[in-house]
Amino acid sequence: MAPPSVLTPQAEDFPRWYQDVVAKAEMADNGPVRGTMVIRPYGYAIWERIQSSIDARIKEAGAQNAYFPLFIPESYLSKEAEHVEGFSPELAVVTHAGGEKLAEPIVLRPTSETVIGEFMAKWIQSYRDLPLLLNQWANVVRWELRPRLFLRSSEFLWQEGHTAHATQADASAYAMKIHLEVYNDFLLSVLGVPTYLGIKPPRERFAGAVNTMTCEGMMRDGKALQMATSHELGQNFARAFDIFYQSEEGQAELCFTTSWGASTRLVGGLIMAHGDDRGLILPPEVAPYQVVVIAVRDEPEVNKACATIQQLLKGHGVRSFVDVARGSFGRRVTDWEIKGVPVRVEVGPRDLKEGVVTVSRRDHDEKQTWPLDDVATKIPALLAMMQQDLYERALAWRDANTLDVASVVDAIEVAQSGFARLSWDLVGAGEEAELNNQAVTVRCLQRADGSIPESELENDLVCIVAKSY
RNA sequence: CGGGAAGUAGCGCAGCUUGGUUAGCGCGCCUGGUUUGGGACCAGGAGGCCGCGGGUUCGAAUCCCGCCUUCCCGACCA
Repeated sequence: MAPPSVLTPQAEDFPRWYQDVVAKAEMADNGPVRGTMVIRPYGYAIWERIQSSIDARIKEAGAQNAYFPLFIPESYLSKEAEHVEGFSPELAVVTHAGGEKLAEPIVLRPTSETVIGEFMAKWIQSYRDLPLLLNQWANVVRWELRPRLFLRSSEFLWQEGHTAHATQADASAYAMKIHLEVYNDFLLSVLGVPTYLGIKPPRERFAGAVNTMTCEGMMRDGKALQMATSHELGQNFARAFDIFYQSEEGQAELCFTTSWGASTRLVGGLIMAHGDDRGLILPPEVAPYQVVVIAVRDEPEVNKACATIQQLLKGHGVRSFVDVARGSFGRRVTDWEIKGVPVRVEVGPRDLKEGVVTVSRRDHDEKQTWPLDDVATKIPALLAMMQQDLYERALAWRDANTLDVASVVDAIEVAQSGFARLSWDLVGAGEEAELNNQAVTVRCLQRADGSIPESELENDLVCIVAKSY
């Protein structure tokens, strides 16, 4: 009954499965230059939904969109010592332009703290100008030695937020707000991916940050993916770029800045968090088409019914696509399964005779028969239920594959197929190196109750360790 | 960037060892017909700078060198 698999099964070769899905769901292609990515319409439609959802949350959090240039003077990067040290291995640098060698090389932005810092310094005069809350949607370039579509490409798309505050407490609170109300809320309620929230250990911190927070998701192969991060930059960039404000008392004070980002990597995470051997499984919230209405036969009655259903669905705010009967039925079903469309409504002459349609969910095998008249009204609830179920399935998977351990040796063992949680006290510099030697990293540090600590120096912290993308 | 493997039609591959007519096969694609409720069938057809550049040779997909790209494993990262 089950059709032969057109994809490499996950259990056989997960990376291969991932590539098969990306190719066969028509999400992306490799670009001509190593590490570059062509995002195809179906993949881009998913990105656009991610984008608009995150953008709305960012605006709700008070930040405004702006745009800064792709070209950055090389000297800017050098102004913050750790920053330049961290990024120099992955910089792409323009040395020639206009047919001549440039006096000063230009860096293609790997991130925009430096240019934005320069302009923050210009725009901020008084405490009344604070907080300054900026965001930009842009492409960035980080030369990748081992690229993978969506997960790691030399050029990728993202959103980068940059803010300046009068006090450390304000900056810290805002970074936390973004982390919880923008990223974590988005990941849970839209992507349906449960997260472990925490701070990065010092060696995993963003170059130039004093604190880095992360949302770590678990993929279907038990590996971790950092799905979004927020950084407290302290006064490092403020000092490097002279971002001062005049306080109420008339004193010149250095600002505290933050930055935070989420990228097209999220599309890769979405694929790997929910997909199965038949392909993508899209949560309804991000699916370009939430319903595909499949005409079983190319007959006037059937086509008319399909068009009617699509109209009714539209009236209920449901995005749908009508697949008219060209080619075999099984082939078309399989193609939509690979693309992960949440709900399939099959309409055939046999159904119509009885005034019904056949409805099935991408995450279930059973088909249901619904009265034709009920379809449009019942679909929204079905989509909502599926959204919830996908989250819960991912949560159950994650919890079942997260084990508490009491030693680094056990952590390495567990990290072969999932996440290990252990006391941070057990992990010193030597132990962390031992983990890293086995391609296992400390993904984040948490308090015992799972909340985000203020620093790695708090007592009784636990860490989540895993292999990662 | 180090170690390994590989690039032949949109995809998957054979041919290469031992150089020699018009470079093959499966899937997909196009046309016509029969089909159609889980990857249909028949017939006809289109589609190739054999990754790129150089070399050896009367002659290169095949042998040699360089480069590019992809995949796997490591060190770096969203």
